[in-house]
Amino acid sequence: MAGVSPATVSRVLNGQGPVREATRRRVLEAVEALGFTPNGLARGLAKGVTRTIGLVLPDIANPYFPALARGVEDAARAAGFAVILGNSDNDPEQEAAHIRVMRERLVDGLIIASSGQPQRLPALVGEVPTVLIDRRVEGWPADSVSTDNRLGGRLAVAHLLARGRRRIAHLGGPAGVASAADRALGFSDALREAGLEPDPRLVSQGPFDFASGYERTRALLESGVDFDAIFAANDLLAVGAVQACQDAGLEVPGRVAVVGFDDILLARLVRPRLTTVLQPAYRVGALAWERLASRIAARAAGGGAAAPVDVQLTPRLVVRESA
Amino acid sequence: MAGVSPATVSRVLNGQGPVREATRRRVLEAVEALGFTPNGLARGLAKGVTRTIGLVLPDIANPYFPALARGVEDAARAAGFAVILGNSDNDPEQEAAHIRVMRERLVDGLIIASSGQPQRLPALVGEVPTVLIDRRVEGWPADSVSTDNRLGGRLAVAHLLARGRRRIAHLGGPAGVASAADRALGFSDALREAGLEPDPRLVSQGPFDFASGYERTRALLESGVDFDAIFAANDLLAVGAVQACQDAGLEVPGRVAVVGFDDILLARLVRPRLTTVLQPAYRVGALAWERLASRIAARAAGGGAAAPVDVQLTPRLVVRESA
DNA sequence: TTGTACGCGTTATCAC
DNA sequence: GTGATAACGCGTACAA
Repeated sequence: MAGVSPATVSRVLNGQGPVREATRRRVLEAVEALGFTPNGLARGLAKGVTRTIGLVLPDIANPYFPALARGVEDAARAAGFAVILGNSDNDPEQEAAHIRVMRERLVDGLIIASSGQPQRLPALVGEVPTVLIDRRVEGWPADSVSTDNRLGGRLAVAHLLARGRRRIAHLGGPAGVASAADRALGFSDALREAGLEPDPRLVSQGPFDFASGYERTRALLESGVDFDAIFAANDLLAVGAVQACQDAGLEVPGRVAVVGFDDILLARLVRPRLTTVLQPAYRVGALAWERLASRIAARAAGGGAAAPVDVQLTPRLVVRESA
Repeated sequence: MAGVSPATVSRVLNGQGPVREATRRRVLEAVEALGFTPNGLARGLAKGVTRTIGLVLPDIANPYFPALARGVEDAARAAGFAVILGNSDNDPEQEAAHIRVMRERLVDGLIIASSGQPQRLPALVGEVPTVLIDRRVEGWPADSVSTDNRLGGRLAVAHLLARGRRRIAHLGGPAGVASAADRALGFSDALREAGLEPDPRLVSQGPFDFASGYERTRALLESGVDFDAIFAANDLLAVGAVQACQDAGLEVPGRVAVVGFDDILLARLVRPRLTTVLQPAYRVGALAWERLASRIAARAAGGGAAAPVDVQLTPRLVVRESA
């Protein structure tokens, strides 16, 4: 329609190479008139770049992740990248399946909030630039961004100890999840620093949800083992714990104090308001994109593999009413 | 490596055409040994199909949408489709930008929880099979799945009326959002059925978030206009309203009763527990995929445009403590 | 049953 | 400043 070759159209649309202003305008008019849109697949095939990344999360329905997802989506979009979303349910098989699917679509990069066996990840990911969230894999040069979960656990338990609590229970996350394990370590750290020994009967592992928090607290109550505080590995568990205590007639925080982790919206809205450890989810997402973007850029520039960067955010204790 | 032509590899991988069992095995072994993965872009270019869909939502961080997103992701993945996610913030420009980006990537279909001017959508979407969530566009043969928002609003207000409330306020959603408008209609319906006239001073519009609910309720309180109940267009608004009432020393539900909309997790966890209208978010997502899948299949089969299907889910009132 | 050759819609490298 | 033309990696008639 503009009376030019495909090559010229390409040059106009990409702003590459010299094009006479007059032809340039003719082409743009034709593009407009035809509503022409370049075929991204063909472009990707020719350039080896898709401007698309993959984001795999345990579960977007878990209140911690939507903010994180927005963080990466906002930042990625600003840079002209689209994001493919996958939920793994903390299942290594699903995680692997998502990664495969994304690689087939030739994503330029991957952001993974991993769960299971990290040893499998390097092979799955291959040469694709990758940023890990809440997990590092020793000996694998991938970037990571995470909050210092161990410190967060220490903060939470130290607060409880400072309030005079001595028999502190821990509602842990799922077995094999790194962030959960680190929070449990922080729990033990704080106790030992105070000269106390963790009581294994007061520690449990399980899914990161409300029902699990409720059930495990009830079980604790029924076990008869004495405790005067609970550190839950996330806010959902904490809210479940509060509920279970209240239903059993135990006042919170009077009889048992509760501290959560994450500081999701919910923490501010329940009564008593939840004391918790703030993790800046949106920022984690945005920073993960930032790391990934620089990896992608380096790769495009043919740069060799730079040393991995571990961004570690500092958690902050938010004292409200539950402890 | 298997000593065969590319064509044969293709036949093996796609299960098309005849292949001798022996060659078939040789090929599969080579594929395994090399870790070969077909290039999805090239495949898409050749077949005109990407097995990828786009999902555009107002805001994944709004608690109603994560469950919906999981509904579509789970269902789509089961069918071998990946999903690209986009947040529009109820901004027509962002929405349009997402749709363009997705079309460039040749998505096979689109699921859109739209906000603004629906008139623009047909042009933006073009020939791409599309399912609308919570909105129909007259004269545009696109499928839609939604809950009956008007009925939901009626249910909520009828409950308030049955409890003896007469001066009912309405915290509406953003102007121009169809679901919000329908809930407001339901509000008026119920009032008129009871022989009451809505008081414009008790009705407002605004964003679907906690802060807005809190602020607008406070403004209501300060205006001095009397009211004994609030119907909020979503749960976040409702929780904000409850908070504002409590902070002003008004007991909920004694002095003012509050009903929300959506039944997000939060509704069950605040005190008093929120009475609300349940909208099955996960199912909406799954059904939206189902509609889209059949459109995509019909298109692949070369079928003409069938009449649009509007799936309408029935909302249900969940009575808890706030009303 | 298998291989050859073309087309899918771009970009990049050359000529001109 | 512009146009041929060869990749990019697949699917698929068609020939063998």
